[in-house]
Amino acid sequence: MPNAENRRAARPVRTTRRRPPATIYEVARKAGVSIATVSRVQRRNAPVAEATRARVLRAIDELRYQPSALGRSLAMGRHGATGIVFPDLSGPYYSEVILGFEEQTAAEGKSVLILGTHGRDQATDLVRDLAARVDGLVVMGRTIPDAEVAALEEQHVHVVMLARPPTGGADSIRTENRQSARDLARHLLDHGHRRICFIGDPSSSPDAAERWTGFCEAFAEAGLEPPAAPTVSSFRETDGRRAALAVLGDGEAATDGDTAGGGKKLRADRPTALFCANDEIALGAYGACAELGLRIPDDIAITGWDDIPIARYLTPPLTTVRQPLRELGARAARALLEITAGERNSPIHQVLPTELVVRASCGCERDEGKPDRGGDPN
Amino acid sequence: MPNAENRRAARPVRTTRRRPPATIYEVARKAGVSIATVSRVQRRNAPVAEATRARVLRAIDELRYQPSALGRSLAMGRHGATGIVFPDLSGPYYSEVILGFEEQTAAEGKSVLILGTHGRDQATDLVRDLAARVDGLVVMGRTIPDAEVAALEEQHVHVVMLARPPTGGADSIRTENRQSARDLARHLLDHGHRRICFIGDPSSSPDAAERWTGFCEAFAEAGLEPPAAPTVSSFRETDGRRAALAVLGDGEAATDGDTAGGGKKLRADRPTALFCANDEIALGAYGACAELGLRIPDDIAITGWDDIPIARYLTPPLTTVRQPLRELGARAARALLEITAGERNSPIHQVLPTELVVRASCGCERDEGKPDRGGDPN
DNA sequence: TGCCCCCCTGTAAGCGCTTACACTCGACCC
DNA sequence: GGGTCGAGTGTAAGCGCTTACAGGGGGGCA
Repeated sequence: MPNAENRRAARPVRTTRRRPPATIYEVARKAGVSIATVSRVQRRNAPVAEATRARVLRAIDELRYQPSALGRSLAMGRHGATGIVFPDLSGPYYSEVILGFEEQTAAEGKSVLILGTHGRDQATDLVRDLAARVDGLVVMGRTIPDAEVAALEEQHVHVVMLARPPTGGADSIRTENRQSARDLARHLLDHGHRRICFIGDPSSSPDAAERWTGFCEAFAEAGLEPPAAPTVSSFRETDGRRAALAVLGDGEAATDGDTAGGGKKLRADRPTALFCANDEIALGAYGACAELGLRIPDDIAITGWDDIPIARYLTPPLTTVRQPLRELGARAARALLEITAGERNSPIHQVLPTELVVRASCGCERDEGKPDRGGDPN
Repeated sequence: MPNAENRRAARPVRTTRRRPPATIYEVARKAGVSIATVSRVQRRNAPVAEATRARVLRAIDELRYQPSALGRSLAMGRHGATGIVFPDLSGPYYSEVILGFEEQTAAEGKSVLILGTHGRDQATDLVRDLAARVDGLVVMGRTIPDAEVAALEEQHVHVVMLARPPTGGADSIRTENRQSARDLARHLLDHGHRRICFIGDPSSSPDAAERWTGFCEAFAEAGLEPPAAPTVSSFRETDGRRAALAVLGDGEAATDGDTAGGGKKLRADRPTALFCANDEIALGAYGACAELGLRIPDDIAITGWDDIPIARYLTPPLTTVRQPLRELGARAARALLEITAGERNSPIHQVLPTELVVRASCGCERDEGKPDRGGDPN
């Protein structure tokens, strides 16, 4: 089948009910022009006589021709797509970030590929595969190791690090953690708390580590002894509850099945405040307190991090730190678009400010009558 | 540049710091074999001598060769990717569904493209573009019209409708609405409520329409007069609050700025229960009640729909209907994988069951001491 | 010893598109 | 009137890969 005229006829016979989508060849033949002209009409990057253009457009319309993104990308050497890699999608954190990312990217006419690693061990393979399909990639927190990121860059893929410290020549977009953590811890200290327990895992993510650092700094600044070591917990609610029970109760009854309302024993040296590394942990802590019969904030103060939508509907509303999630995603998108478009060569590193959101769970007086309705995070 | 040997040298000079990624040609040369053999080693679809294989693998490794998804897809005629189109990403609903979808699809080694229409008017263009990059597409509720879906199918793209009635030959995956709405409405009637107001917009989505239908049926079954027309509201919290204020208050003071606790006048003929089309609306209604000084459920009962995570942390916990969101996405993914793999030709239509989640906002007695911790939806 | 066959490998066409380059053809200028 | 120029169009190479087809060669069997 050497003849170009036969190209289409040479395709294997399809058993599908629909005929295959039209190609540029069919459009060209129908319009009586060469495929180059069809391409020019579509791409508008070279002059085409008005009459010719009209004929081509009509052919395109009649054949419902839609150019193959594959052929186009291959010829142009660009994918016209970017990807975002996140650890998980549950909880409002990632979906907000991705939303911001998607909005910006789609507005530029580029497609968005997503990939959740879900702690899978073949995560790097998946990411590598994804990298082969995009011009650039956003990599979030706990997904793949820095070494892998370096490998990606070597693969000629532009990378933006999100909620993660810079590596190599990659851009990075993060939110401020340390200062806010210090402020929040000081706020608790100002309330008179001294035994404050940090619940979270500083080794689990850069963000958590920085929060822990800021937390410690507040103690140093106040001329106090360093705080107790963190009570380790993942970012999940159930784990937060377990951790809170461990640090508050005397541990013998960590199992479920008991009714709430005080039946359990409390540790004598228990903390008077819990500094939770994120809101979900705080949520778990709320549950633990209910179980142990502790009132918030009278018996124990609790703070979170992220200001997830639930936070202001809790009883009492949760004092926390708001991150500009959507903005985070949008910035990452813009950074990626810039470098893939070649508008910038040197990496940029942005740290977005966060905002302390003081509600009632820290002990501040609040109008108890209604939930805090202030400031829709969007 | 006619010589195949020169292929690579003929590329335009790059100003970038990194050399372009290796191609199959370089691997072949380095290993001293033809590109076909390299391909065979990678694809494992034809016998290759062990010695040869080893040499090729070493070359691949040394060059850090990663096959171009573009070239491969073009040659194979498949994208190896699927897409999902959703209206928006805010709120837990869509992110959960997408999570389920992504998990299933990635597990099959396919990539996931996402596209939010955000009510943009060029949505159909974006979807058309997306369709040119995938083998199949999931289309959710309020995104593009049925006519456009038909056009997509003609474009040779497989389509699965999600939370949306079937069209043409497309698969469809939905959740049950009518029966559950009937059950929930009857539950409110059983509590003795007669003036129950439906808040939502039956014309805004198929789901909402079916909930309204079921709602009405409960009245008919109970031998009662049909309920009042719906109080129209979008699925957003702020709109739900506005709607609730309109139907409960006397309307003169719908503006903000007043303190809570009863300063406002109530309608004399106000409903005694609000049947909200989703949880976010219910959330708005909670706010409205706080503002009007109405106690839930004593002064007014409220129900939602979706069982978003917040629901069980509200005070009082919200009675609602749980949808298997993640499962919804996963099923859509499986359906799509089946048809794109050619394993199935005729469309399937699934309706997933929902579950009534009775908490306290409807008036049922609940343990007030702690939030309902039952049943993590995941 | 001769033949067949199967294992392995190379050759080259083809996927659908973009675009450099060549070419044609009037218009226009000196 | 010959030359120049630019607008408009076609030709064909090339993007990176898969795979049908065509050998080549060694082992097994008659």
